[in-house]
Amino acid sequence: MTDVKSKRLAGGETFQTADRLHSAAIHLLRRLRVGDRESGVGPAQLSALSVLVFGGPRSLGQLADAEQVRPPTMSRIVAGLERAGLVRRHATEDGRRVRLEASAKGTKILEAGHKRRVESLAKALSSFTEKEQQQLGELTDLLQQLIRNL
Amino acid sequence: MTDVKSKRLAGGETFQTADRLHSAAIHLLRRLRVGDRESGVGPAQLSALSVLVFGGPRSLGQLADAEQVRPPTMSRIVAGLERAGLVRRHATEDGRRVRLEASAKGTKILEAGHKRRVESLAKALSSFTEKEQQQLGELTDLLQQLIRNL
DNA sequence: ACAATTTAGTTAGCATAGCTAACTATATTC
DNA sequence: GAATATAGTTAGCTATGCTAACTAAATTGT
Repeated sequence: MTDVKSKRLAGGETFQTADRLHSAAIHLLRRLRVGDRESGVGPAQLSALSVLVFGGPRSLGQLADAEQVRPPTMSRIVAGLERAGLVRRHATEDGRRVRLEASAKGTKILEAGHKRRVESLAKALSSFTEKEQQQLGELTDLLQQLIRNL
Repeated sequence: MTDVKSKRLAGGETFQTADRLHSAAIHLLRRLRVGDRESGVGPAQLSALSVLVFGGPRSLGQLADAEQVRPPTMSRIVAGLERAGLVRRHATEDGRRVRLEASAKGTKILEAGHKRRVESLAKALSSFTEKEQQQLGELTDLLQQLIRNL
């Protein structure tokens, strides 16, 4: 508990790095999501839509799994997306399953929001030196590995 | 749009790095928040409580600003925290303002959840080499700078 | 001093988003 | 073909977000 900054405690160092990383990720996303309200689509709908746009069509259950949400919750999120004309529902060979697909409008809205988020990040990034940007790129690789280990 | 991977487009490189970083942050937090339900406290309450525990006591309006939420929303979140005995409310010299402070119980619950999150991250981190961990620590420094530029 | 304004927070009412329990409809298994 | 399993929906609860409209306290302006 004390001794957090000690160089002698290797585990403590690891813990501290984890803590700072955790905090940085929270603050990063908190800033980036500020502009999301412009889209007029709620956060859960936006997130589900992004799975369909970037990951392709899939069933409601698969979408619920991807979003770590229960099927009834996803059922209602999808109902909202359909009402707004952002997602379409198709029948499959299996009469119980549905195939959900982003509409052109849904794809357009999502990509605009994604572009806005990433561009504001890219703008902040652009004040960094080439070397620092390259470092950040390499270290994002480490982050992706880390996530797979979680 | 095409040519995303080209080494000739410096701006494109920056955009791609921003995109990967954005995606990594989303996936990282999505994994870490899975266990939060154990605490029995909702996500908005948990997040507000963490501001009080780690940032110290403050007024309702300040807490609303910190959480990027409107005062009526924070008013209700705080009401829930008080009902659960996790936060206490004190009068101030300014009769309009309240001073909100985490209770011992609130502090304990929050720290347990925070510890769980950070430990699962630290565990994933511990399979990395010393050098990689050090690199990730540096990434976090850069990330903190980046966030200040946002 | 006291009326007008500003500031802090609450209340009311609406929409979205999470859950469990219970239901319907289709597939699969025995 | 009856029993079971699987996919999704409906109903009803809580939590979380908003705006509009309110109360109460502090500040300002004459």
